[in-house]
Amino acid sequence: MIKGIKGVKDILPEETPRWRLIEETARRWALAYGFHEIRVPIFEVTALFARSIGASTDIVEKEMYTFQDRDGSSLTLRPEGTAGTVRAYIEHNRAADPLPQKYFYTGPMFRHERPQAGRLRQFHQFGVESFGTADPRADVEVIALLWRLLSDLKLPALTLEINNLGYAADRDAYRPQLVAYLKQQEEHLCGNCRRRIEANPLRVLDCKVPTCRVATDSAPRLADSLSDKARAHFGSVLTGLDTVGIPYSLNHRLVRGLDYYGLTTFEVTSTSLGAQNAVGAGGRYDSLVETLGGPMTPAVGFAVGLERMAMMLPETLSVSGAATVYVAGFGDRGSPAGFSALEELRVAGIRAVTDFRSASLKSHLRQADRLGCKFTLIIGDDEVTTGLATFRNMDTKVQQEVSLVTLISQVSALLQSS
RNA sequence: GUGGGUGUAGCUCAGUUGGUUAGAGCGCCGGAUUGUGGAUCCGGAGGUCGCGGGUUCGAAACCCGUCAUCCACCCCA
Repeated sequence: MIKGIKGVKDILPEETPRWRLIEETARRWALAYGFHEIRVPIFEVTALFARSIGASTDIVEKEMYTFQDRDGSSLTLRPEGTAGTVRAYIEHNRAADPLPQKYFYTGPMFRHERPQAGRLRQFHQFGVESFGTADPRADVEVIALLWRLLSDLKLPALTLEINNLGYAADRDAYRPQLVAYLKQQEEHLCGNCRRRIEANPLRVLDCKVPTCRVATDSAPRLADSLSDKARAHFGSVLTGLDTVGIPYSLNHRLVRGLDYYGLTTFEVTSTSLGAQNAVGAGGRYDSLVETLGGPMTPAVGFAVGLERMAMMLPETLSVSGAATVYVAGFGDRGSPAGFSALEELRVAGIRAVTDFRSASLKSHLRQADRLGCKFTLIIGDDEVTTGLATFRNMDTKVQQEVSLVTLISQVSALLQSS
């Protein structure tokens, strides 16, 4: 038997209603905040991701699905959505358009990781990107959108954490201080963090190993090395969040895994998720557009993991066949009459189903019951003779006759009045 | 890439220190009711015990390998 690829899951009909709820909620909120949908390819030239995400990040170093095109060029299945969106923004010269450039996207992403709870090789994200606005209110707007949509879905135990990464120059000034401190503490750090001292010292602050946390508790803080401009920006973001009533907690250890973030960075986690507890995250990336060859363009955005949101939604959310009419056509004459009535109902916009395998009224009713249909239209040979079909309410068992000639108007009326 | 858990019917799982023909619940099909669903009762179908090798008179069980899957590390949405 050919099986699906490791870490790549089917979303079966039982689960798609909750997915639709998530996607529709996200879309509705994004539109409410003035974002417009963009659809970009799921694969791009490899260099795009290497340059934007950062060559030394785990994603680029070991998690990308990269392959050769027939002409030998290197292509990659997108590991996240920002790079492609920025590429499209530059390629179509959207910067020349005076309107606010605020996009949202949704779709599959690909990372070659070991699967576990809440982590797949093909997973789905919804994300937004706001281009061209350096104003801290753009940060607030994006965070507010994220918080509103998660709250709307009533996802449990959410926390919004936020941090200020400052400008690149701020981090450059801070890094030697941190490295010097970490070298003193080296014996208390885990092997991973020892390696990170040179490669990516900021990440040591984000380590979950308890001894590392203790060792870095009194480390010099990035916050103390920030420029006035960076402080002012962050201060305005926090004030803005207070103004619109979004609860947050400061986390000076919060460091995002993608290289392009600067200034504001944030993450929403849930304690109901397991080890992979981030539902969504984002931040400001003012230099990315320029890095990728576009004009200087400030930008801020976030992405949420749809699988992780789906995990938090109650299982009870399921399909309802309540408004559906089951057509039970049986017998030599009833069967074709039922088939034609079925089509009539559908053409009239009434949701109608049947089971062509069922030949007796009994088995039809059983199927109607299983499908959760509230009504069954019974058409046997007798009904064809009299020209009157039987319309049965499955809950009350009340049956009434409807003329096959005026079927649609009568059924519509009965559905309306129920 | 590393570590641990689990692989038995469509699903969830039992299966005793290794012992005859591998079980249950749910689901499915049929009947009790030949034009009226759900409930109940009766009957039935459905298994290479993940795969390969080994130990043994005998393996679902023990050993080795392998694959799959889940969880965790790492990292991230």
